[in-house]
Amino acid sequence: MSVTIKDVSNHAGVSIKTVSRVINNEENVAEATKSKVLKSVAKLGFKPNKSAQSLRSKRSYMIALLYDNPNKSYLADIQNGILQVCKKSGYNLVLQECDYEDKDLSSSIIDFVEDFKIDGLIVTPPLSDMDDFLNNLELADIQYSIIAPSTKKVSSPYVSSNDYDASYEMTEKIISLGHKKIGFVKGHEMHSASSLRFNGFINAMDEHSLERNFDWIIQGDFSFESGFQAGEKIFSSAEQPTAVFASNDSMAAGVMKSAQMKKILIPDELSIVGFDDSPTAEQVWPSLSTVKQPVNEMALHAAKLLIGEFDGLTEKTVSKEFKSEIIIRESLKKLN
Amino acid sequence: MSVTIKDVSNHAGVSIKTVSRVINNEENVAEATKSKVLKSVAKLGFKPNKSAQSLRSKRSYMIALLYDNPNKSYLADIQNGILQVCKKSGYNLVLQECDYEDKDLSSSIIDFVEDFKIDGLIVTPPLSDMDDFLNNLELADIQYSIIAPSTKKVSSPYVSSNDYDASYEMTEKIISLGHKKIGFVKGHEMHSASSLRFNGFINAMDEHSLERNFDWIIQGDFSFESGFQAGEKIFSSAEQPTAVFASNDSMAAGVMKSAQMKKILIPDELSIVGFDDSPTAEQVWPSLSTVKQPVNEMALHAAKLLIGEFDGLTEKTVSKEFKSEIIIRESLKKLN
DNA sequence: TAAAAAATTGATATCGTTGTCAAAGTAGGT
DNA sequence: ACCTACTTTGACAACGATATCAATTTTTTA
Repeated sequence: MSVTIKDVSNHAGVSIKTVSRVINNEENVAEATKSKVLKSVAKLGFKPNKSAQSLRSKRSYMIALLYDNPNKSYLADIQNGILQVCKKSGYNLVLQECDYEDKDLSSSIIDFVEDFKIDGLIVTPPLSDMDDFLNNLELADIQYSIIAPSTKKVSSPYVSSNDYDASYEMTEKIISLGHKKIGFVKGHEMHSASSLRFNGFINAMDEHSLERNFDWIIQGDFSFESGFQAGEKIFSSAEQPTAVFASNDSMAAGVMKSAQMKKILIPDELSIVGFDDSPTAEQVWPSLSTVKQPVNEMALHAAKLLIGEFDGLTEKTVSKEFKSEIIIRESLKKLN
Repeated sequence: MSVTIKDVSNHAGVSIKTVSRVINNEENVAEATKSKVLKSVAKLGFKPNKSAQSLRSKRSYMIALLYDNPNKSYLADIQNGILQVCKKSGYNLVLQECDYEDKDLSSSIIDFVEDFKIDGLIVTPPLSDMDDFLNNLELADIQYSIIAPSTKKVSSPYVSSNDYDASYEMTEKIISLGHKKIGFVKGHEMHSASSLRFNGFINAMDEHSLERNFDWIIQGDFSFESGFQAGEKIFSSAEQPTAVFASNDSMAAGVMKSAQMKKILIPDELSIVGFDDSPTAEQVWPSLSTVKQPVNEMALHAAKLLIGEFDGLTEKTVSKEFKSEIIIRESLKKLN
């Protein structure tokens, strides 16, 4: 069988408690004893049994990712960022797909955390927008760290993006290229990112005294199909915009298809921009100008925040807002 | 504190062992005792402590997904399928990102499984192509189930796709539309799927006595960029094909971009088809004809296979090959 | 109806850690 | 040299389940 703490204590000639002290880096262990024990640990190839540790100390070295986001690329980026931290700190990541409309979500998640002694949660949009849910987590005394589109007034640590600013900035960029007639496709109503992105657009338009044309402001739901439908509406309106800003890349691709099918030349007759920098943004032609959020780094930071909460990480990690980057590709051009 | 087996045994007036028998559905428990215990369990809201179970019975109710695949959409589909089974059976999914070039991969995975008492692994390409690795898992007596592009001669259960057949069939479809000059972009050399897809193409061409033109058969690596480069080579060759078959959608999108930049009309002058049915396939214009593998169902089945191995699932689940579906979209058209 | 076999049940050991608390050792101060 | 304070160590209980094995009850067999 495998080596236990008892084997090490025998080999090193100390008590099991002393071995425990050494492997947990507790203080008040004489240097000589410590090195003696460490030598035995190395020699015997001892690794603490996680189940026993978990039973006794109520920790699992597992954190869970909570998501209800159909965006595959976003999810993969999030996971990636978290895993980078996990690998370094010896934690593992468990997936927990949620349904934000589920009435029993809170209780089933709380059960899950308690059953498996999950050390903490990372919560992504749109779950991170649900204050009730977060509240319940806190009542249950569950550690979590959230990734959200906006700074929330929660007590737990968070990582946020500047969707509003990015949208404002992108709109200004479009305007700076001479566009005055600009359409907008809104995102899914449940996501707080949708209103932030829309407000950024609206405020930038107002700031530059440009008129909003509601024929060109269409409600979408982040899907390609809804983007296509939005395009169909926009391009069948009396007057045509010279640029369309969609709240994500899928919808932008939908708008683009609608335009291309109507033989509208992009970017010569119409500029299109998206949001998210999804893989598709690069792969359509003309390639999409878009807003890239550092999703990977955000997730990495969120994981650091979380693990730092219960594990003394070396550097103190604090809540942080991440800046997005505007990426100009072929689909956005100066108005002739 | 939370309810333990002892509380239940007191409440029901039986020994803890009897409670254990009931919750583990062991036989030889009198009906009366059983229902008495179950009543107490329900009343007290007892849930077995997983850490204690894990310590004693060396199981964690966790399975892990091993992957080293940059394809975000594929990964998300796989996860999804597995999670559907996990939810039903009370298991949880841990992510384990691997580097297939890592020399210590086997031992680090084995350590991980032993440390966390992971009940089993689901192995995806290209890791599922690495016989050495799988062999090591078996030597370490680790349960696993693989998802692979081809039927492997492993003793463990597997789920496979029919990449060869699908590619053959798609090639025949292209030929049936009158195309005789067909180019091909190969995938990453490390993936066994690449050669299967290529062979399917080649054999279909041979079967129909069509000539292979090596100016149009280009080595790619599954990336968009490599597809674009392939397009640049193909379209600068002396003669031009009327159709190009790329081993995945990203590369097909790359070829498409290259063609579009050269003002080659798709599909009128050139048909393009891909493989995988990635989100991009639908979102480019013209939309890509492609081969859709039931990745979600495959993963679901792989999870059933795995969990069925150590948990007596009701129905006997066996290794299975899944059929792909040919999806015809705008990018493939009959040759005029 | 007694003996044998099978079903049912429970007392207690066990898994491999960490926690408690007291004992032993070491230094410092007077 | 003695008292106090602090450091270092270990014996043993505890976490909450499952495993062993023997005791008891019930059923079957002859």
